[in-house]
Amino acid sequence: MELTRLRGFQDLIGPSAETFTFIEDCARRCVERHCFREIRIPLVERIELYDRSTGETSDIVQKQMYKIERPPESDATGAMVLRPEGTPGVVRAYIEAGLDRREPEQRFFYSGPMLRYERPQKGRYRQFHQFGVEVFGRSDALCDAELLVMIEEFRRELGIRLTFQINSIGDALCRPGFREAVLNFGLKHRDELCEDCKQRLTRNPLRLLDCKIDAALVESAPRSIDYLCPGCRAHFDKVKDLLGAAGVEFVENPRLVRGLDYYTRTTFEVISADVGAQSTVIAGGRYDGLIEALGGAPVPGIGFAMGVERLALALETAGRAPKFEVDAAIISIGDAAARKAITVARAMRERGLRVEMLSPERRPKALLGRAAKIGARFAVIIGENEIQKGVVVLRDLRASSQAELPEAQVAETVLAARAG
RNA sequence: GUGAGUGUAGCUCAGCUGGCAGAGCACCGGAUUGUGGCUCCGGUGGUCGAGGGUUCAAAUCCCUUCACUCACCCCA
Repeated sequence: MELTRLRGFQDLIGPSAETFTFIEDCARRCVERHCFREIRIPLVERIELYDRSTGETSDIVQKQMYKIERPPESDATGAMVLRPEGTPGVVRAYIEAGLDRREPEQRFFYSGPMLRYERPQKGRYRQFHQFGVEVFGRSDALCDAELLVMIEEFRRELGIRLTFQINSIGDALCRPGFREAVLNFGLKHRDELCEDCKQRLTRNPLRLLDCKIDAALVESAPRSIDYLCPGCRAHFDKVKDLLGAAGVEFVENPRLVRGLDYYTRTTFEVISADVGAQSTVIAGGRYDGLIEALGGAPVPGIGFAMGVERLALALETAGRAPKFEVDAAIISIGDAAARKAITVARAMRERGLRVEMLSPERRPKALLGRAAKIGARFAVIIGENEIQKGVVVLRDLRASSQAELPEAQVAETVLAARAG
């Protein structure tokens, strides 16, 4: 086959698409209980948006963005890119709508595809999907804690095991000092560092802290919590206290630093053991300077994003992926039976049942095989005999028993069986 | 960008130091004229990823290339 899908892109067919939708629906119900409002924003933005938010030193901006060739007659100015993450676009829309000045306190959720050019592997694709939330105009620790509580509610509803890691990386006041300390530590131990870490030293020294190779050395590296200013420390302590009050289990990870420039104070990652090396399924944190950096008012913010593909993997390995239940398959034998079948099916569907009409061109034997294969609980069989008697045959495919019923009772009987 | 592994039927894979391309599952049909799952019998289905080389002979050995997978980097 020549016209295959592009590398790093995937087709979701049947069960995998349904698992996706299940996760999105679950997340939507959850955030709506927390009064988040939906926001839909473009897939394409100006390239500068990410330079100024995600960070020019980040891999995302340096090498992972899909740039769009713009038709010469286009009135757009400057380069355009397919969005590699959601937060900058949401912040841009928030500022552009004037909300930062009119009604700064807002909470939004979004859902959709993101695109990054990188080598695919388990749990990582070039087009992947994030469900994310952003809260603007709240700087209190209760807000931070409640986001994590919300994630815990979501986790519980999905029925999977996840672990929460949290940290504070300080703010504009204290982070520079911490960064400097890590840099000095790195320079001091330069000869012991792996090649990647030597690169990190110049690009983004904080990254050194989550290096896997130099893990032993990193044990003795400076810890962000020791450099927090009083304000940041009090904030972090409150977040932890509130999580305790809510009964959310978490581990404090002093080496947790996020890859994107805009994070301040609280950062967190939610990890699954079931999704391969890319084990972070949800991640986020506070970004108090971001809105101002993008030209808005000085409004604080915090948010997180979930990787839907990774959650789907976790759901599948946990055996929690949704099953597609078929209530009944309808088998008709002959033209008169087909006329009856169509009304029976319709009546059943009106009661909310999932009903698949089977082809009258195949033999009843093959159709019962088909009914079993699609996982139907019941088969409704209609032929000449049944029409004569004014009934239909309702066959329970699990119990292998059947009964003749008046057409009007079929839907009710199936509903009763489903409930019981 | 770096490293490793894998490409043979729709799917999962076997195929030894070169010698007629196979199994299981799935699908279709039959045993059973209107009754599935189990069993038995039969059938459809292949450019052995692609190109080149060595050889009387290549799925097998050599070279090139492409694709996929996993890992690193980075990230959801």
